[in-house]
Amino acid sequence: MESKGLELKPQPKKNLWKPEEDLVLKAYIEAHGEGNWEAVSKNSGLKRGGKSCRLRWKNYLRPDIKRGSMSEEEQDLIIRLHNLLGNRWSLIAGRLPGRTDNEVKNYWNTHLNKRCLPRGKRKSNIDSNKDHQETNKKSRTTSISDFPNSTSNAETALMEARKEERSNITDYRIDETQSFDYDLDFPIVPTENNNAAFGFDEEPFMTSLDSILLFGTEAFDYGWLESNLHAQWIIP
DNA sequence: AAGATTTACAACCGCGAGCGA
DNA sequence: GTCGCTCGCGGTTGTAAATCT
Repeated sequence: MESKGLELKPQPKKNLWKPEEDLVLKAYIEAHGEGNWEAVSKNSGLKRGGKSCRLRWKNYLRPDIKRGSMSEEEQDLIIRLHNLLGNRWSLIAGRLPGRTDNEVKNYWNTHLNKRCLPRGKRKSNIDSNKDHQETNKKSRTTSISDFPNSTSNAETALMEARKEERSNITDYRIDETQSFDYDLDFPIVPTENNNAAFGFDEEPFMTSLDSILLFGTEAFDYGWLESNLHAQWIIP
């Protein structure tokens, strides 16, 4: 049949990866290693761009990816970290072994966003996008993405960088008159001669102190901070 | 049972940073 | 200094699956 009037354009199908493409990509990366995604695109025979290959590997094919639903602990951790870090999905995902930034982001948008933001406070996608772009314009303190080699190396390097950053922060106290819970109304009050800025809303600042506030003594269990720092920072 | 609506998530897009030439 | 390339990040979109009416 002839189309009448406006010709209906074929709807662009989302270019989903086929199992055979996955096999090709996986085999190529196992043979040649990660990185140089343009070369992967050219040499693997896949009719995919480098970006697409990278994304597919990172979010789906990597052997250490953990599939399946989020545990209660993971959900709880995402909520806490999002309160602290905002939409820094790669940083949040870095704390969840086997989870990707894309997965965490999707999970937040489809599950947790509804649950966590109080009525009237939820942002539209457009608004959150604006926020994100503003955040990106601001200069960052060290982030885990600055150490892209591996998650564990990144963690170590990040902690080192944080040590350096916090070496200038010597004086603050925790306001014990306030209670706080999962909403993370951090009861930190800088002391009078403290010029350190804990701008949790404006610029996330992941320090060992944050670890304590987030995870309490679990921070030790996870090996995220050193006991001497705990003693030095919390106990006057 | 069937169509409409909602949900979940894989994939794409645009932007900015880093780096070498 | 700047240009081009690559990579990584976070927002957005498209679609399959699930749920509702």
